[in-house]
Amino acid sequence: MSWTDERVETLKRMWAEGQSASQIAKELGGVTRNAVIGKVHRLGLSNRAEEGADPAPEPVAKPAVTAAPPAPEPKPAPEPAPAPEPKPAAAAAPAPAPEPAPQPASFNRRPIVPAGQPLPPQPSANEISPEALASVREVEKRARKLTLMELTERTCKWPIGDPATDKFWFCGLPSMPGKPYCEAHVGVAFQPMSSRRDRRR
DNA sequence: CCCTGATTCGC
DNA sequence: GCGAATCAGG
Repeated sequence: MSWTDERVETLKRMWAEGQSASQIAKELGGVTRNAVIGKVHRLGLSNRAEEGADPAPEPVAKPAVTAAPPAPEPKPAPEPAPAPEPKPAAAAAPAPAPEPAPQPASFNRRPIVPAGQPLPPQPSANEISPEALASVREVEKRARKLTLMELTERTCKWPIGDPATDKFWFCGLPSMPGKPYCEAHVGVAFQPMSSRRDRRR
């Protein structure tokens, strides 16, 4: 594989989006993350600082001519906040329901989270093999309790707890190859269509 | 162990 | 210019 304009373009775009070198490498295919990193450097876009500013890096001492150096260190807040969740691909992920966030000024905030099952897929009410449920309850006690940012392609992404509280994390146990969940959670996440012969409304 | 980017250096 | 090997870190 060679760095065609198109591939370089993809590289630039993804790098700008904050994607990791390995993710970019996978996307492009035929290259390793090392190749991507090497290219990134050769292209001179290794530092993610937005352009526009080229001023003094940090050389030598501060002139500080007159007197009273006003703002010591501005430190504007860089970080363009690159969406950490790039691939929405994930099959039928439970979608942790990010958060409504509305609720402008309705008196005291009380029942924001309706305690229903719009949040995690808590298998409770459904008809799932008892063994599977038991397995899940057991496994969740050993969950690694990872945060969203700590998830990788090989960690179980099953959400546990209430997103509206601090008691929320992701399973994080080793996921089944090619699946977003660990064995126990795959068991309750992927059900045959047949068994879902639902209650006709 | 998993992962990240940075650097080196023979090709 | 390229990227594997290596380094330094989380």
